[in-house]
Amino acid sequence: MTTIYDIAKKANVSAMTVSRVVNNTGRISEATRKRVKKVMEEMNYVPNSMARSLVLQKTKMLSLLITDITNPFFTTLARGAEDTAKRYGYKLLFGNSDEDYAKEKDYVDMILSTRVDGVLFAPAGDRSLEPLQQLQNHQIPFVLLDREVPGMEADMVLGDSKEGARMLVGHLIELGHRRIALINGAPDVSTARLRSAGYLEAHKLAGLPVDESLVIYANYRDFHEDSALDGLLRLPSPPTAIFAANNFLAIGVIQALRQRGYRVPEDLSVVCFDDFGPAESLNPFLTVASQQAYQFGSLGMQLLIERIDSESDLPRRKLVLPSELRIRSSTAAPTSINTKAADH
Amino acid sequence: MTTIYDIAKKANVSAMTVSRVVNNTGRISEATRKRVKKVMEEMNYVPNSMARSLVLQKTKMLSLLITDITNPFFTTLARGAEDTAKRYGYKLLFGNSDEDYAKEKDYVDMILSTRVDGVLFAPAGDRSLEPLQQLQNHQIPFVLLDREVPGMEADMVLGDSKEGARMLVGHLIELGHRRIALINGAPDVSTARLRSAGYLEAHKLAGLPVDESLVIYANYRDFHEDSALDGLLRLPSPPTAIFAANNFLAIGVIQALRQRGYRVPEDLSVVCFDDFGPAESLNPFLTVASQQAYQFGSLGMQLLIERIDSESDLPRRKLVLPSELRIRSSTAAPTSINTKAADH
DNA sequence: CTGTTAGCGCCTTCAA
DNA sequence: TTGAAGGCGCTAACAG
Repeated sequence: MTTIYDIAKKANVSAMTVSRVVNNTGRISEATRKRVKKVMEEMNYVPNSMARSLVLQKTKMLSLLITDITNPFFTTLARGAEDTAKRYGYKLLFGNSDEDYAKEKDYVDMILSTRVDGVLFAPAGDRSLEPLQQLQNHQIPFVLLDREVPGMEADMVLGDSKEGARMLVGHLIELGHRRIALINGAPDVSTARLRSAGYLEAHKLAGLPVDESLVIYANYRDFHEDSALDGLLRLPSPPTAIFAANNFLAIGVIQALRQRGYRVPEDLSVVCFDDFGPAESLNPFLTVASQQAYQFGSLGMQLLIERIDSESDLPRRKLVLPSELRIRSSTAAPTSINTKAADH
Repeated sequence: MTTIYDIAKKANVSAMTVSRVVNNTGRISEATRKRVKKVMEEMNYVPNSMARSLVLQKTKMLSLLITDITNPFFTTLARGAEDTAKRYGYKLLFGNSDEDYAKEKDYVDMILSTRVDGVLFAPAGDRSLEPLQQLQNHQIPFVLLDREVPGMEADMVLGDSKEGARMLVGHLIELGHRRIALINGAPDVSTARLRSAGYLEAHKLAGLPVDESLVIYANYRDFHEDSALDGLLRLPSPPTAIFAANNFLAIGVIQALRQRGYRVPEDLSVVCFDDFGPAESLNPFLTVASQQAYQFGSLGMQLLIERIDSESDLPRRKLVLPSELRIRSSTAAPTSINTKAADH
């Protein structure tokens, strides 16, 4: 690899002059600038960003950690983050924790040793506190995405999970549903708790009682709680609708329902958080609370870069993005059969 | 940030000894090793990978460049690449060219300045030759994914586009279709040319003539060729089926068809390459040639790492992965109306 | 406008 | 088993 010294020798200048040409700093005569540039081209020079980072003490690299790279919510978010990072001249190092604390920890170690300038961090859950504290210890600025972590004060971009949940469940109640199950994410994830709160709120507003036996905790990545679902369906008064806490849970639940011979929405209505990406636009089916995924990424990135660039310490900022109810065909009024079942 | 010197001072040893402890090299007495380790913990030491890379002349980082981060084909591929990279102790720097040569070039500049050890490269198309040659000039090993680039000899992992296309079109012909349109990717992308070849082959095998006016060239990212589509539909003998060269084109085409009042498959059948991710599994609709996206990533990564690790120069390797015909409900026999239209 | 010196954090080489 | 010197490629600070 050619270095500034190689260029310097061939152009009959000092390395420092080459460095100045590369970075457009200081004053340089047009003549030498041209000469140096020409040699750089000839020798195909590319600056070594490692060496530069070492002396500048900054890398111009940022990290984005998401919890599921196959989920359209996060890929859309990633694109928002990437577009914004690029606009500010930052490179982006992606990482994927798979909702797994161990992988998340590995990733944080990597971040630390790479000395990135900042991190966009979608935490796996409450136990992400420790890796986040590590980032803090090492003075690496970060912004939380999508999920809060109790005990951690930081900039963050969240969705309004409670209100979104309230809308979804409110919609089901308006349709006439009275027995609504909740298939939630893990309870150590803030969005799961808030969606639960919204679920309760909707019941309260409608003056309906809540039956705790209608709530199942699962995992945002996929649905494996078949036996719990069977339990729900065998209840004396089974649910006529299901609120799945995210898109992938909804898919899993619907597949499980169909295996058991239930139709959606004829036998049960299903709603969930988050869209499904371009594929869904073909045959829009699920009634969802749609979140502005791209904005999560681009706004989060802006907060992060602002914090990195600001000399003084900014106050902590917390953005909450609303979601939007999109009524499609996975919801309907409960059928007489269902209502009868519910009357048991 | 604490350095090996900070540790050294506190542990009463030289920096060199600390370095040896960190890397588990050389012989060190158990006593000092323990002492040093303890101080490292206390001070929360994390090695600076920039500094290390600078002297070792390798970064243990690889790059993955894909052309569309929102396309499930590529996110699945990315996960395969990531899993394998991690298994071998490499970090992965993602990049997204959006099928855009300019962005791709920027990305290659970034790769060069970051001095990554190797690149998994899904080229935007034939004009990617130049950035690839740059990588070659700088002796950075790479593996091509999904697409060939004429004039570039390299390791690669491809899908069998021709045979996949032949299967899809063969399926349409078996159903009775005789007028089959092809909405292809851009002609400077190798897969588009091969899918075109498979389309021709299927016709030839069935003894059917090919009508060039039934072929439209578009862009893999999305479908904007509405007027060209209108042209097809107004033909005296319009197509009764459409082969879209990838998943996103199929989505665009079907939406355009529906806007015009056509139903799929009643009025026109549609087939395409690639699946749609988990969302599609709910209401499987499109008949596709499904590619093993994860394998593209994981096998490509293996080839890359093998090449990086091998002292001698390996022969060039080219893997071609088969695709699988998945018949779903976007295809049906042509209706009498259509056949009548075709009889004009 | 240009050059010299020193050092970012680490590891290789050689010496003790 | 341990340490000292030097250098990876670059730039800040100072000098001319």
